[in-house]
Amino acid sequence: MPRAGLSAERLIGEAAELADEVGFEQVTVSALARRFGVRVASLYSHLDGSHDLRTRIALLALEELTDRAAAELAGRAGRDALVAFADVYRDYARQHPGRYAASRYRLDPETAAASAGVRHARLLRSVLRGYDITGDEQTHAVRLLGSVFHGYVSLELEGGFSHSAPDSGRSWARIVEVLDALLRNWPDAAQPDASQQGS
Amino acid sequence: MPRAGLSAERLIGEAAELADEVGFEQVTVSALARRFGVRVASLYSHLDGSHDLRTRIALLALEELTDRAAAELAGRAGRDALVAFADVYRDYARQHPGRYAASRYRLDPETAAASAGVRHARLLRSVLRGYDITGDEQTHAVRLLGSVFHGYVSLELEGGFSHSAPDSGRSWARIVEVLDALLRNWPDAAQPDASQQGS
DNA sequence: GCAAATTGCCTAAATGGTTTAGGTTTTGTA
DNA sequence: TACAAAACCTAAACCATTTAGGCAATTTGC
Repeated sequence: MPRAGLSAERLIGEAAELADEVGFEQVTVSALARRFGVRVASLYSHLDGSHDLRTRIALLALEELTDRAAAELAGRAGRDALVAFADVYRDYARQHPGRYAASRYRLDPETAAASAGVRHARLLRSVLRGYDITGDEQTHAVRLLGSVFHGYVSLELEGGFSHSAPDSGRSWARIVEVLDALLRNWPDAAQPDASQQGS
Repeated sequence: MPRAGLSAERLIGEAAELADEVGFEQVTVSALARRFGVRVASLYSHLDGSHDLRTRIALLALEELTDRAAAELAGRAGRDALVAFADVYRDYARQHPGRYAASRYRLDPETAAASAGVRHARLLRSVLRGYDITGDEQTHAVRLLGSVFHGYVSLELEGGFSHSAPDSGRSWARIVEVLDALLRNWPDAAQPDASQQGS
């Protein structure tokens, strides 16, 4: 009988496709074997089980996403960089919902530390170099941006904003614009309670 | 043999506990049956299967969360309301991670429309009444807040901010503060930069 | 070109979750 | 007391996961 020509590479590539088609949670060693017309057990020489499969899809996704971000960020700063980073993020999630979900798969600390995730985080921090925010405040800002991007995209993918006006893309663009204004005009940490107006 | 005294109510209550203890994804009809010392099939007269089980936990969580938010929001406006809403959200997620995950379980549209989720959304919108933002801009702001809250909390639960300074609670408080400033000083929709026209 | 070693894919089987079809026991109530 | 409904059961089918061990296709060393 002819062989299917499996390899870890091909397996993960197809698994990522599968994730985009049917959802990351539905990616299963069985489904992948079916896709290759091969017995389930055959995959266990290439993969270390279902957790390993998911982990590898996650690593692939993180790398793809980070590469895109790095490419778009080159030569941009400030608001342009912010918009580019944000759009890469959302576009990737919309084009590859399964991979995006994979990129949120919980990795054990060592794996995470060796993944493209840290490069991605560094890229986000580098976007903030275009604004005048430093120290702990910069960390707060990074966490804010990460939360907005991830939060918006996952709510959008879950269908949260689907059938209601205004269009989700409009809200996204406006939110990024508003965030840019916020970063340019980052409020003092001291005590902002008095009615601040100008800026 | 004595009966366990099952009912849909008790089942869902225990299932929510179970979710908080072992994680929402691990909540399974089998695990729940084990918890009650009962055969798996016995639960199928009370539940319509595993999807139904998860859906009901989700509905419970949405209701609890919304009730808390409503209680804390009573008599507050503006910044106080924003902080209260945000803290209820994060506290609930930290105290009940399984239930929180459940509250993000995807419901079919009719179920979602009949859930406490819509009440929760209305509450969030009511928080914005303390600021001078209307129309589409208000919707953008609602989406921004929802994204930040959900995004931050889920990144935090995934361990994203765990072992690094500054403390996650500090970032949270600061972010809410910054959002309040942003809402009080919501930038104009017209381009502050030149060179672009609205969509 | 051939034998040996390796690798790729296989069958078989155990474990455990899901779900349905039906049976029996308990319990509340007429 | 008797009966109907509810609560819980056994049995069995289906599917995903995982391991153990086997044979065949390919690659390698000569």
